[in-house]
Amino acid sequence: MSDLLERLRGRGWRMTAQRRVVAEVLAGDHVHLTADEVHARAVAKLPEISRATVYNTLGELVSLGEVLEVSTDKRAKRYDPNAHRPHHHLVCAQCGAIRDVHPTGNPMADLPDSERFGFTVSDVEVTYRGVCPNCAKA
Amino acid sequence: MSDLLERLRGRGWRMTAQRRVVAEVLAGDHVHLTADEVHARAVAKLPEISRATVYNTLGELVSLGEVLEVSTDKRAKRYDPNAHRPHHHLVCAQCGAIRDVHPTGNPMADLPDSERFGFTVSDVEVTYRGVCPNCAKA
DNA sequence: GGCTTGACTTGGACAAAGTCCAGGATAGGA
DNA sequence: TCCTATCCTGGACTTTGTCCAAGTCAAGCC
Repeated sequence: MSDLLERLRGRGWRMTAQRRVVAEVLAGDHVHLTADEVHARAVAKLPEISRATVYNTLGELVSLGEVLEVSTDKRAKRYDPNAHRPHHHLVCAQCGAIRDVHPTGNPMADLPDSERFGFTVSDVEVTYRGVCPNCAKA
Repeated sequence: MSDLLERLRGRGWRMTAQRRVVAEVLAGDHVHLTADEVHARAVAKLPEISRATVYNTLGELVSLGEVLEVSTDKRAKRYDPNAHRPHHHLVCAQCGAIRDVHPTGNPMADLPDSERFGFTVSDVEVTYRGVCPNCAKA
């Protein structure tokens, strides 16, 4: 965790209380929070932190590659701190719960040149959808 | 195309000018439009059509399985009329252009039971990201 | 063709998620 | 300690989408 702060400092980040709090929130559990949830948790640690700052900080973490933006089909983007180990997502269509998964195989290799239309393909995102055990019970 | 209207009538749809226009817009080019773009094109054919109706109609088409909702990481959902042939998407990270693609392999089979966490998995969505030839030039 | 009726549409208000900005605060170097 | 570029704040604004009461109209029935 403080690795993260170190890395960021190394990249010229000015270390403010607000940024530290946002980083802590993300590193806390290994979860997939929305920006608003991050804000709510950050406020618990630093009451005056503003929404704008949370959005800015998340945006910076994403563009530095420290955090992934996940857009399931829910309304809000979610932020995934597990950026350094490639993985995909399994989403419950009912409650929106998200789990990280590691499928076998390499989807990148499954897209032949003839299907690339001249694009320079750099990334694949695989989202499995289904119903989680909890929702299946109900 | 009029197949679609036929199918919908068969399912008890009341055939209104508005619904016809929305269906025509989607069937026009084979594109991936946002709700607002659909609305804009619909207005060109039927000036009084309201946003609410476009949203309603798109929602109905989706739940009837005639149209797919695609959430790339862009802000707005897009609507894909190509619902009857399974396919995935290739998205330009710069301009947002979307192409339908047909990878080889079966990503569904690549998720072992041990990685399903008790979920009943019913669907996979694969999104390739990259840069399209147009944006690569610029 | 003319009624009837329940489904459809409308426009505007509302909500959620996110962006932008001017002005004030502060981290970190000199 | 002081300076200054960077960062934060709060609020206004935008975009995307939903909801609702009231009016309209497609389709079946005569």
